[in-house]
Amino acid sequence: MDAQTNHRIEDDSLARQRLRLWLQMLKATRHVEAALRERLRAGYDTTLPRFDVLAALHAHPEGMKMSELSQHLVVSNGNVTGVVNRLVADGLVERQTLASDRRAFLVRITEQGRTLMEDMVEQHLGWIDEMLSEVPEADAARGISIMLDIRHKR
Amino acid sequence: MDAQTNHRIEDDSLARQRLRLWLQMLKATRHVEAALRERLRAGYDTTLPRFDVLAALHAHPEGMKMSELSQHLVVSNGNVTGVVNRLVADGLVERQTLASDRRAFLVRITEQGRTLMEDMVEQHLGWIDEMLSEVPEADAARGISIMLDIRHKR
DNA sequence: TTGCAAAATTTGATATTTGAAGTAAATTTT
DNA sequence: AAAATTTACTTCAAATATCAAATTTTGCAA
Repeated sequence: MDAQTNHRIEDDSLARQRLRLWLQMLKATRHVEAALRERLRAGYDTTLPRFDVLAALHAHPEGMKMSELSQHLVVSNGNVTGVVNRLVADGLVERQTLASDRRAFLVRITEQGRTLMEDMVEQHLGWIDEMLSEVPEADAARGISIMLDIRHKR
Repeated sequence: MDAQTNHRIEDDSLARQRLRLWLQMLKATRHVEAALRERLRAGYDTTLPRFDVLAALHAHPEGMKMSELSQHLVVSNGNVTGVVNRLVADGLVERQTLASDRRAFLVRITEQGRTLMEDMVEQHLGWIDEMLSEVPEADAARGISIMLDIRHKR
């Protein structure tokens, strides 16, 4: 076995290990999402995408543009439009025109939305803490760093 | 600050770190999914859910029951029904009745599906290797372990 | 055996989701 | 400043996705 062959075999082994990581990320993420979905439904009669948008807006009280929302949530533009429309219809969110750029708006959480989220955000923190209870501080830090590496690859 | 208070503060800090990990997992997963979706569309004119089902069946040539598929993919039953139906219509997958249990079937990949997947699985491995190229072997192993911890918390 | 809860799926209703296509406004190039 | 390009969004169709209700079978207890 020459160096070339050896190199190829080693690369392949690493590639397979990375694939395993990806598959486990996918399963773990879906697992947590399923549990969150269930709790949001049971406790607040709402859905995950609605919560995600509300949580983002709750963390940015000054408002976010549609495009900022979709980038922040790593989701498509058309998607955000639909979810935001439903949240507006429910009075949890409002759209505000921007004088500086008439193509865009600012989406902000309403008073009603804020009241609801104060409770939900607290619960959500607890749920995640519980679901990730097997992950010690050091692993959490390492995990965060790995996730950032994946996303910031170029 | 007494021990009680100190304890509470530390717990809260850990909880927030876990939340950060969760949010980064979500972003990284969506990021990779988006890239995969794009490549599957461009290269094979297919979608991620179709690929996921085909990949599962490719890895289980003996076939899987619908319920096994949905559990394996961490997705709902009704969902799998739809995707499998479309794959059957395209001749990539077939349903087989089970003599032992007439409530269930075995879903198997067809010859046509296998040929297609041989190519796609190879590409997929390369894509993942490239997208996770910033993740060294040690981190991959640690990451896998963290993901398993999250999922196997009961 | 009969009756019935549990198991495996499908179906139907509704909500997401993406990608493509279209509109309008802002920017950059000639 | 007209033309070309880019940016911010919406709309639409098709595919996915969840949940709950309905079906068909099984398996088991009375």
